[in-house]
Formats: sequence, structure tokens, C-alpha cells
Amino acid sequence: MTPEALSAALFAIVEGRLASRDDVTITPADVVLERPRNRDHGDWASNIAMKLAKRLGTNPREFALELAPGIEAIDGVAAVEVAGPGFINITLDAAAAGEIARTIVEAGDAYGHNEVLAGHTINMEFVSANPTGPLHIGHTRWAALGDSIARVLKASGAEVTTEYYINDAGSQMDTFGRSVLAAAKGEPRPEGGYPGEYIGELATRVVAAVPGLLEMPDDEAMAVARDVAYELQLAEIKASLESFRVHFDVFFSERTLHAPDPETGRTAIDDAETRLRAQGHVYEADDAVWVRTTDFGDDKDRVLTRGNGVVTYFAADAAYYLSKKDRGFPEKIYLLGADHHGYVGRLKALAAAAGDDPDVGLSVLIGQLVNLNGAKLSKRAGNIIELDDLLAWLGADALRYWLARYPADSPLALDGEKLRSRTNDNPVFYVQYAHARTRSVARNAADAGVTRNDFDPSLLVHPTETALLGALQEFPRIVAHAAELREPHRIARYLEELAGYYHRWYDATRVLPFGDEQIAPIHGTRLWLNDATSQVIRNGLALIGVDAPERM
RNA sequence: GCCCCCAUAGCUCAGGGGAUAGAGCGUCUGCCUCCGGAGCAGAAGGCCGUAGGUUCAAAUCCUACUGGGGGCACCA
Repeated sequence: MTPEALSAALFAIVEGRLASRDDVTITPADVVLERPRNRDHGDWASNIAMKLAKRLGTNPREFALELAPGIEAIDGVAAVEVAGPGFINITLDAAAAGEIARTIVEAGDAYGHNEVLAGHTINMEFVSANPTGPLHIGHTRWAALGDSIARVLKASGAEVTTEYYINDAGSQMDTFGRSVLAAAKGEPRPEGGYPGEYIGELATRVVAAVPGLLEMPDDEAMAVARDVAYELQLAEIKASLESFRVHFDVFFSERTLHAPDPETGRTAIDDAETRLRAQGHVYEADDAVWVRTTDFGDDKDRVLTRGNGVVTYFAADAAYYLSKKDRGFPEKIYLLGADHHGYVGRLKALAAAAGDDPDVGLSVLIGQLVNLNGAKLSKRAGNIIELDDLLAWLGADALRYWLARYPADSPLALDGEKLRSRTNDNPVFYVQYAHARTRSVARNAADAGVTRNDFDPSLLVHPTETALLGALQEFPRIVAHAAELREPHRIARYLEELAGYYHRWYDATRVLPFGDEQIAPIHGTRLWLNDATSQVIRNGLALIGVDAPERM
């Protein structure tokens, strides 16, 4: 008996009870079951009586008592108790509760997948770091979080495209090119140029790739250095993301928005301006072209084309937004750092100016920045730490898990000592250890001749068993919740809880018989439970991009 | 000035209106003769920033205030 099935049965009973009352109607979503914190309160609890009592003009306890006999008659329910102000506490019989172990093992990797976001087509943009340098610690959180959110959304039935916007147009690219060229020539870093050893390394590789570079006229040399270094740098970024297990379906180049169509001579940005103008939101003032975003809640109007004729970054944003729309994404998620929260207003206004409802099609997730051992890191100050170095130092598992286990709006510090430690300071080890233990038990079971041929869920009666079963049943709802809220940290927290239930069960019972004991049905049955736990930990870790090791 | 985020155990943080507010670390006490002790059991430790409000029920929702962090370009 899954909580979904129980919930549906409960809904039917309540609805039947309300048949004579046309003034009060409910939907299945009103009937929620929760796991009571206190085990004395049964396997599942419902607050439906308290919720409806007022509308019915009755006492919640009385209403609960009226519902109780019907609930008790549901197949698989062992006991029903009305407690406190009107909670209905439901205890399942062991066989009905234990059945989930088989359900999970048979579902395998698919267990936890659900359909709450079926029919949603979502574009998710994150990281989008400038291709003028390596990914560093400041990008790690969004990479880990964005990738995990995408995985959770997909597991919940959504169609998701992950996208990286490459800011490869504009003056910072020229600055980058000049910096590389100066390094290639052995000249000092130009005014405002990029610091960092990687510039010198890029310069060496550019010179190797373009032998005649230093003989070219300066303008040409800069453009060549810029473009070649850009390609090299972008390839490095992609490689870093790959080793961080972060996948992007699309790398979208800003340059394409500035490139004239060979036939019409118009750029995507030109078209965007035209389309916004057609909507009536564009005007000219002070030699510049503006969008009246203040009509849609922005705190000031935004410039599309500056007085000197150069288009702004915002103009590219507008064209990019329209591109996402044109490519068939009704829902767009942007993952931004808190230092960019000023963008939210203009993005929403942009969506509205394009004729969309920003509350439906656009969600901007703002996350707090990461610091390392308490110190704020700044690219300008030159104390950047590259993602590759972090990976080499801490490993993808510890890093991804740590970054995924906090809500995005929670401040987060990376503590190198902690992430390298193989103790409970480092929660990923607690979870991975539990998984390794399930695998070890399975190996030992195989050696001892305990198999899954036996399965009698009515034998799973130990308190640690009912607790573990209850936790396993919750996994699909946890995934669905994480998807709806875009909060993958719920998965991590759940896994830590699940690992705790498993360890307690392991401590209290045995899958293998003692040395002088015969193999009995309980052993095979427990092996199902062991393997089900293994599967859920594995599935959960997969959602946050962390390996589930067989041994540690 | 305007906007966003945060405030929960000594520390780092969970906690989508529900019953006795949780975890890890740290402190203290127990548990290895058999499946991994990287584990488990227990103890101590709280005016959930303050004051109002909504509700049968508030750490959770609303308002104000206090204290901390961040942001407000014809930059990219």
C-alpha cells in the first residue's frame, strides 16, 4: 500500500461523507497524509477532519470519529485512532506496508520518478560564465544546483533543456584578446586587462596554433588572439563542467544575436527591437532607444541602443529571451547569483513587454554566493580558485553533495577541511557509507545463500523496519516536492534521514542468519528491504550527481 | 533613499499551518564473540531576533521594527 493509494482511498471516504452537503466540496489534493514524527501516532496521519470541521460546522474530533470506521475497513489498514485535536492516525498492517520493498526493487532506477510536472517544457539557463577565463568557485554553486534541479525536473516528468549563455560579444572580449596578445608579445598586462596565469598559458597555446600571429598588424592580431583564445577557453570550460558531471544541452552564443542575417542584413537584436516596438513599448529619448519597462514594474526604463549607436547588453538579453520563446519554451528558469538580483525586475518586465505573463513563464532563482573558509572570493582581487582545482582537491562527490544540500537562498561556506574529511563532518560520507553497507550486506547474503526467493512482508514487524519502510515510501513525494519548489536540497536531506533509518535497522536486525541458524523466510525478506534501500539511496544520489559506491 | 535575502541549540544549518521544534559538529555516558564501529543507543543544551496580527492551530502566513549580508549603470 503506497501513500498515494491510501490517500485516494481516504479521499473517497471523505467525499462519500460529504455527498449530502453541496456546500462543501474537496479535491484529492486536500487530503494529505503525513508521516507523524512520533511513531506512536501510527504510520500515517491526516488532518482532514480539522481542515473541514469549520466548514461543516462540526467538531473536528467528532468528524474524525465518524470517518474512522470507513478508514479501518480499507484493505491493508490495521488500525485507526483519533488523537489530539482531531488527527486521524492510521497504522498499516505489516504486509501492506512491506510490499513497498518489492515495488522499489522491481521499479529499479525508475523508482522516485513521478508525473507532477508532466506536460511542462522548460528552458533552464545557469552558469553562463564569460568565456574569458576558467570556471571558478563562484560558478560552482550554480553549476551543481542547476544541474541537480534539471535532473529533478526531468524525474518529475518535465521536458527540460539546459542552456549556457556565452557572453562572447562586447568589449570584454576585446579586453580579453588584448590581454592574451600582450602576454604573447611578452608585454605587460594592458590597462584594465585580465590578470591571472591562465592568460599566459592561453597566449602560449595561441602562438603555437597561429605561428604568424606576432607579425600581424595589431588590430588583426588582437582579433585572432581573441577568437583563438576564446575557442580554447570555451573548450576548457566545457571540460570542467563535464568533470563536474554538469550537462548542458545547448551552448548559446551571444554573437549569434549580433550577426546580421545574410539575406536581410538584420540581426536578432534588430528584430527584437522591432517586435518590442510593435507591442508599443519602445521610444526614443536623448539619442538613445529605450524600452518602457517601468510599465511592467521595473524601477527604470532600459536602453536598447545607446546614443553612440551601440546596442546594450540588455538588448541582447531581450533578443535572447525572444529566442527562447521562439524555440518553444513556455517556461524559462534563470538561475542567478544574489549579486544579479537587480536583473529580476527588468527580466520580468521584458517578458511582459514581449506579451508574456512573467508570473507563468518566467522564474528567476536567486542564490546566495559561496565563500571559502569564511573568506569572500573575488575575481578582481585575483584570489580566484578554479573549479578544476577544487575538483582535484575535494572530488566531485563531496563538492556536489555539499553544494546541493543547502537551499539556494541560504548562505554557504565551503570548508576544505570538512569536505576532505571522511567523518560525519562530511555528510556525503554518511550517505555513501550507508549505500556501501547495503551492497556489502547484499554480497554477504549472496555468499551465505540468502536470496530474494523468499518474500513475506508480514514478517517486517520490527519498529526499525516499519520506520525504514515508511521512509522508503516517501521518496517519490520528496522528488516531486523538490521539483515543484526547485529545491534539490530536499533530496540530500531526505537521504541523510534515510541513511539513519537504515543504520538503525541494520543495528537492530540481521539479514544473514547467525552462524548456527537456518536460513528462514525472514532473511530473504530482509534482503528485499536491504536492496530496496540500496536502490533508493542510489536513485537519490543520482539526482544530485553523486556516485553511490559499492565499497569505500 | 529604494529593492532582494537572512535571523532557529555553543558552532554550521534543516524544518511547504499541525501533536513533545530536528540533524551534524562540539561536550558527557554506554554498545564490537558472528552481515562494514566511516555505525548505533542515551544525556545535556532553545523566549525559533522583537512587537503586533490572521488561524481551531504560527518557527512557518501578514505588518512594523531591530540587527547582518547583497543589489541599485546609455558596465559587461
